Amino acid sequence: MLSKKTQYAFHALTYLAENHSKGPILISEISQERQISLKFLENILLELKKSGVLGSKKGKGGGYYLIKSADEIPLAKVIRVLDGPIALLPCVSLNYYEKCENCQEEICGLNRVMADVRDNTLKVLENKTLKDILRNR
Amino acid sequence: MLSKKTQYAFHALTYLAENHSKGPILISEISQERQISLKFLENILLELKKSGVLGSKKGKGGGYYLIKSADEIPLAKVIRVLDGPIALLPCVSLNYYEKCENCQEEICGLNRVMADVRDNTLKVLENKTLKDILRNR
DNA sequence: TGTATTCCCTACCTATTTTGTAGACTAATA
DNA sequence: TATTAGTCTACAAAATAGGTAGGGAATACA
Repeated sequence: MLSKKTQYAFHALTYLAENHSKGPILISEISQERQISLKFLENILLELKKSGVLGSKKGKGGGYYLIKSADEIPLAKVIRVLDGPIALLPCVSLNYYEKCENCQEEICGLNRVMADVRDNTLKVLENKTLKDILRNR
Repeated sequence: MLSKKTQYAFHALTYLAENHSKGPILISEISQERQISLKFLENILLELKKSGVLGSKKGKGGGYYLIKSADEIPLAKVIRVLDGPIALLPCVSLNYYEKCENCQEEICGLNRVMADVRDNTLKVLENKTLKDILRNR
């Protein structure tokens, strides 16, 4: 399941996309409009900024804004930033690979199937973007 | 990611499948052969029994055994028993549906995409069975 | 009938992760 | 230089994961 963090991230990002024309948006505005704890949201937006999804501006007239257009941000990107691996096993993760304990990959039949699951999941999450989850359509 | 519980479950189940001809298998034997904490494994096998995947027999000559053949146990079944929902959001779960907080389903664009992810994930997990992850092939 | 065997059940414990909070600090702007 | 608004560090409560302890109940067999 997606963590609250990731769910909040999507709510915040869609808000930013829908109000893109207004320029930088305050954290506090997003917090109020989308009912997300202010301080928690701060962390989330900061992580999204550090990973290149958002830009920010300090001081009066500042706020957060999308760096790319909504259809250039795959859902997989957001999930990886906030939740980490998308695969069901560390040993088949593309971006967060780790060796499984207690399981020799050559004879463990689980990894082949889980790589299959991963590919089918990513087929959706890599191709669907922020634009696909916007409200006003 | 799959929990240790579910991963252990798969290791135990494949062991049971591979030694099916020997009749009921002791928890302690599985624990040793697959390197899983004995008491933790007890819980896991018990859950699998209660959900109809395994049968058991008490007393001398007892142990656990598969009720159905390996190709009749979809991986999705095992995951649901031990990890719960497979979907990424409660509001698109087939077996564990719950309303999302802070999100009106009619206008939240996330659920449609996540239902799509769910379907693609299940396409694999419902059709692949224990048999597909056995070691001796 | 009694005893060893083996799963069943309840309760508990510890570490980690998730979720959220507090407050000081830095940068930009007017 | 005062105000605004993001940045950073640290902390803390709550939930979950992972694992442990010990007795109870059913079965087999002598």
